[in-house]
Amino acid sequence: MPAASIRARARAEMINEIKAIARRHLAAEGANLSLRAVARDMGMVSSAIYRYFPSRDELLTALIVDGYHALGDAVEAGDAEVTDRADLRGRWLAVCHAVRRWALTQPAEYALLFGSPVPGYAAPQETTVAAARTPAALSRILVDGLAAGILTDPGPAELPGPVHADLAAVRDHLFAGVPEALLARGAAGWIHCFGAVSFELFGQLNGVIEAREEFFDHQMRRMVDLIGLP
Amino acid sequence: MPAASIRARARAEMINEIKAIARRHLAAEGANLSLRAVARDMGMVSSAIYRYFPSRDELLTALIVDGYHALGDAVEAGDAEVTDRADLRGRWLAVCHAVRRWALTQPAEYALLFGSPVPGYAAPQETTVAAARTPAALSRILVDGLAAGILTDPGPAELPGPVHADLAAVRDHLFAGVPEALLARGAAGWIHCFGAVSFELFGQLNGVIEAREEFFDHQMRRMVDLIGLP
DNA sequence: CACTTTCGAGAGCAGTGCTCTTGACGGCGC
DNA sequence: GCGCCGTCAAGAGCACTGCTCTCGAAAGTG
Repeated sequence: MPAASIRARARAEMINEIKAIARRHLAAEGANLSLRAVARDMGMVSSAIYRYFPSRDELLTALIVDGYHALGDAVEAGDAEVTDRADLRGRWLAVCHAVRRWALTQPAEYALLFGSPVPGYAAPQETTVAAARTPAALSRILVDGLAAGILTDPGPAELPGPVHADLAAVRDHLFAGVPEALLARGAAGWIHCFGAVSFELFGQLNGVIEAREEFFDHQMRRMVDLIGLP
Repeated sequence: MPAASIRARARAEMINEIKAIARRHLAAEGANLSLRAVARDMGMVSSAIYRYFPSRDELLTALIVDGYHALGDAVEAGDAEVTDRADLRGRWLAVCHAVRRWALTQPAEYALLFGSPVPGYAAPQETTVAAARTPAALSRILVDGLAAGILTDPGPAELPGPVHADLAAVRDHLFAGVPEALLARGAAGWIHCFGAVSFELFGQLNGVIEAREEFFDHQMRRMVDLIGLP
């Protein structure tokens, strides 16, 4: 038993070191991650990496899942810092800013998660549960608001039928307790947050907006108004 | 003179053919465009491409500029289809849907323009004027609304100082005639349009929303409310 | 006709992901 | 305690990439 676990432990450390170096390369060079360069940095030959990851895509998947969890951690930490749990507005803004801060410190990883998909690469199912953590954190704010009586269901009147059906289907196993119409508003907020961060990170704001943080904050504040957070 | 122009014409046709084949490859394989593959498809040797484009990046730049113009054309055509020029809401929605439609038919080109930046590649200055065409089309709707007295300046009160300054600086040479506060609202609309299209195209909606067009339309409609288009 | 410019072909460099084979080391059962 | 066997790193090799350089042929210019 201890013998096997010694091997298993060495293997796990190897995998972590590979991922760590790969993340460094990702940050330095962007999405076209080179297995050979990672191997060089580890003092190994490229083929040795294949003992630990069956392909470059599997390495990417591991990095993506890690990335979603890192973002989820950052987002949940940002939310938790707001001591007044009834301050829905403050919590929402805290989450948005946490997303942006994380994206700015890990631009390559953010691009890996939310940027153009890698051509030959299809994200496997296992990434979706990790990907849902941030939207889940946002929906928790809405749930708390409903439970505390601060928010009320806007009613399905403002939703087109098919959208209502989609949201109803997804609500039960991802965002339990949020009425569809409110969920649609939340989606708008999440989309706007993602859009603003991507705009900034992907260079669309270059030469236009210099006060990035103030601009982002203003955009998010206008959005919480639209969502209806008091 | 005709001799020189024969050569020049042949050269221009060569360049166009290279770009056309490159676009086909882009659509098929995604962002990692291979010069050698393009050369193969043209029945040439890879080094011959360098007679027409000094590097792969220059080819990418040409494709990007072309892409921005194609999107600009689609957007302007979408706007022009709305016969009632005073129907600001209808025009705004038409432009947003034109962006989405173009993105869905040219996903790889959209990703090239608005997705994660290509690692070693920095977009040269010349791309920005082409890139400004779509925001410019949106701002024209606001300008028309102001001129017709349908819209009024919401006033700078809702804008933080630094953002106001940035928008004032950029307004004069890009979006002449739009007050800063209205410009910020327009930016929100553009960001939301971009965010929603990217969300859909980059796979973040997979398994969540199936009624894509209705969802997009609903998102944009909520946004025109926020902008204040009647 | 002679001269110059333009162009395509080919070889070559340094790099890539990935496969397969080879040899060594270490933990396990007998 | 010894042999076995699984795990691992190394190396060669395949097909590919962007890019440079040289060379010969063709085309346009005086």
